[in-house]
Amino acid sequence: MTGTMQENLFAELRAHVLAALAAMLPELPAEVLARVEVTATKDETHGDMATNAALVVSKQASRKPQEIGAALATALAALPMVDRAEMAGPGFVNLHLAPAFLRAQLPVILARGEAYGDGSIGAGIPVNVEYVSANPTGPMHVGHCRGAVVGDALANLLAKAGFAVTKEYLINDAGGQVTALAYAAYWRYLEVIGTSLSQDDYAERIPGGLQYGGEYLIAVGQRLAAEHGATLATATLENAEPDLWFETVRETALAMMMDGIREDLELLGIRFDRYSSERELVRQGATDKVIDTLTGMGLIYEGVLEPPKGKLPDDWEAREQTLFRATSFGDDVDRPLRKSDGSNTYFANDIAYHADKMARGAQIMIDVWGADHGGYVSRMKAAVKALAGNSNATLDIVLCQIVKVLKGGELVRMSKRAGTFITLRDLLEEVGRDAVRFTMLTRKSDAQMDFDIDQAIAQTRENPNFYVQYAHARCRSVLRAAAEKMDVSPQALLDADLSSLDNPAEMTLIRRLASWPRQVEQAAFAREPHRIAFFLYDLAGDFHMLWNRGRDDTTLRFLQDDRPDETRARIVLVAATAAVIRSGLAIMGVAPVEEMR
RNA sequence: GCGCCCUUAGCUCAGUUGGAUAGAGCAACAGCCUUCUAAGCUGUGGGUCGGUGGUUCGAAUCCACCAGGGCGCGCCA
Repeated sequence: MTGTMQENLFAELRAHVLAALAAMLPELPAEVLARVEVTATKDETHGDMATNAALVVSKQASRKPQEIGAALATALAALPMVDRAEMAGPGFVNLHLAPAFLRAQLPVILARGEAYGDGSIGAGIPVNVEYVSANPTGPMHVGHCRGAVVGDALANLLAKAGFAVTKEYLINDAGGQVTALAYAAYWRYLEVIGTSLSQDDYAERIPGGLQYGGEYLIAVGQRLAAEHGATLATATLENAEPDLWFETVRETALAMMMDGIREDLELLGIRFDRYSSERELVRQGATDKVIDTLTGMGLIYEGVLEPPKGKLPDDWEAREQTLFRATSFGDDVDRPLRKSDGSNTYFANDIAYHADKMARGAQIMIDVWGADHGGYVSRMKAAVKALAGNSNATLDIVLCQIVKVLKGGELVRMSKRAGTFITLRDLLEEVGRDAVRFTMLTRKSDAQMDFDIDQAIAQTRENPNFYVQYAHARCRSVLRAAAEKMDVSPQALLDADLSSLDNPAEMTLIRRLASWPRQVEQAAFAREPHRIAFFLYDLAGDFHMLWNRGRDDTTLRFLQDDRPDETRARIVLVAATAAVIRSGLAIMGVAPVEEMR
């Protein structure tokens, strides 16, 4: 042990770089120093880490970067953990670290376990991550699934980076879609109790037609019949008093749809800290209140929008509307808040909802949306900007692109009308929760994804989920075998002599492990949970590489009966690898496996 | 027509927010192998980062324009 418990070696070296810089060039402005980075090198011949410090400050210091770099290299070479430092290229300083310094990170990892990599950049700032928020009008499908997994992993990632995270779901239970749901459920009810109407007749008599024809509403009809008999029925729809049945049907349908969604989320391993109801917000007058607030700020007016350019919608006509001055905050056009019947647009309610999140203390709001909502990004950001004032509250929006499902090399067509869309439950049954979650995180969220079912369950290196789990299982296997002969608890391993860990493949693995805290920071900063999946894939690759070396060269195997000290050192390395893999999988919401079967 | 996202090896994709000679898997090619946990291993070849300009010490990354793909475009959420 070196005595340091510094987890993030990059941060540690960066502090040294800044100190050395300050000694040479005092009075550099903070915003210049902020750009100084210490990063891992791409090429191992460049050492372990590199800093761009000389390049970044050269202009301000009005000295040549290579001159500063050379001086910096000399200063850094004097540090105990630096074996060698040299100026390279246009002014980089490459740092070759003492192997003992890198190895010393292993007991830190053992001591921290899965908590290794927990960061402080979040500084306890309250972050609200809103995701899924699927309309409660039917079961979740694969499109929702990606947003669900990305949002959940992002929330976990931010929590690991030290933010105070709230996971939240907005139930869109206020709009016309829920009315349509009620009418659709009522039709199923009429079917159950018996009706002379045909489905087409029914569809003609209700506003908007029959929008949800899915069989999943039959259960709603059955429950209504069981609980209310025929008392909700009306002889003819013309003289029906919707008051008689509408509220009851809507409540029952909504509750059952939300129950189904909660079950689906549970199967995916997702639990929200809070469910908010749009209807409840409206009932409390939150929307009216926020519109009042904006009116007070002079940001609301009655006006007529320019018609959209290009081909007009066929029913377009100039009309005066209640508009929010979104253009004052970077949007392209001002946006309507009221429908012509006087009710609120979804946007108006969403402004109220975001105001509510801010009122509850959210400093950073993150919404995870489907790409089809991309057109709403700038208006929502504009609204938050208007309301945030000097509270510094911000809104980030993560868009998830379309997921196409492939099976047997064929695109699985998804169409609600044809009834062939894949539900989340179908996918979970076919692939399994962990493989679904892992696979959903193997692409940047704003890139389209082909979800290949065959690959997601394949037992080959092409399947990142398998490859990473396999690495973890191998670690656990080694530890089980070792446990028969020695104490492999973290406590018992903390004082192991690690000096025998000097093989290049071992050092590569150690470097990767030591970069985990920085990976967490970077991924959290970028709001990109997929980076965790790629990191784990690379880490698994390093480990498998080491394992495979042991095939040809038996002296590289982890367990060496005649060399207990080396064995202990390698057990430390294996245990640390397992801990970091678990740490990463925990962010992704994937359960590590102990053995492959 | 306008706005946003995307375009990187034959294929599927990364690329540490502007850093050094752009990486990985699959496929291809060449060897090895029947296992400390099996569902292989090692190595090689492969690139005008869609195109053209610009910004600067430095661009796959930022800006402008162009080409192709996706999404959206006043009372759907």
